[in-house]
Amino acid sequence: MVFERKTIASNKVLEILTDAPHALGINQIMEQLKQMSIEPNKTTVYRILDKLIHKKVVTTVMINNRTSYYELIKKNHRHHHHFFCTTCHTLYCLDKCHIEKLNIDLSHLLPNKNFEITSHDFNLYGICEPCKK
Amino acid sequence: MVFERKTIASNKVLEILTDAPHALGINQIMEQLKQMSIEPNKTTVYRILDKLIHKKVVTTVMINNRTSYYELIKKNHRHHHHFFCTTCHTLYCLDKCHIEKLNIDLSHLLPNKNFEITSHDFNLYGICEPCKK
DNA sequence: CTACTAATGCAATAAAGATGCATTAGTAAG
DNA sequence: CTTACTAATGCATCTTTATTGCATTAGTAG
Repeated sequence: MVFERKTIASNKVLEILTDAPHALGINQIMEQLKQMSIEPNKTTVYRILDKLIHKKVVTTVMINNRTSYYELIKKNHRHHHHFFCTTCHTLYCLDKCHIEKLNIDLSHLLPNKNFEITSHDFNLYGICEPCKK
Repeated sequence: MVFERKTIASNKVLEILTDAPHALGINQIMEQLKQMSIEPNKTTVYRILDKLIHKKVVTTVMINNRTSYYELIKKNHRHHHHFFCTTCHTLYCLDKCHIEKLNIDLSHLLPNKNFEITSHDFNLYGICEPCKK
């Protein structure tokens, strides 16, 4: 159980993230809630997201515009990267981490061998198909 | 001319960035200024940096911790990526963009061919050599 | 139904950064 | 050297994203 008590807000936030075709920012989540006629406080939504993150149900992606995007960790979830549309601010998930896919050794990029890599991120920026029209 | 008038603050900020072995955050710049017994307002430093950015003397790198890092554009400046030490918050510049180096085609990662990539960023996170000791 | 306490709302706070405006201070012209 | 022009600065305020404290509301087990 992620939540100890069932509430409309937490149910809906999880539902929104489950149905989302891509990662969502807080404002996009708030907007979808509003469309469902649920208007919880933003703090509440942040706390719901925190809980989901700690329970490893959701991950965050931070993007150049200084905002976090939230994404459900699906079954067989793979590490992957994102495409951020600078026009509509949609954060598309890309297929699979190309670093792993191409089996790229990152260590040779480092200043020296004593640097320890714990994670990496990679973002593409540009204009998505819907915005190009 | 980057600045229309010579002032101690702008001279020193440029000097600090010129001498820096890696990209610097605003607080690191403020600290170095303080050590030189110059204590301009943070707003002033932001404005100096803005000017340097617009004149393409400096670039910014945004990193997961929500702060910008500033880096001088050197002669023969090449697009490259960074290693962020999560312990000391130093942002090391890496050699050359491995995407270009390895001639990786990013377009096959996209949802479809109508997405247009304008830029990308790539960051490594971990612990640097000095912090490992 | 009651009691316990998780979940919520609201106000306040934090940090990075931007903006408006009055003041200070380079610098070119006389 | 003065003067005038205006860039640069300092300070206060605002913005955005997110967090925290605290009082209130509301699930849920017994």
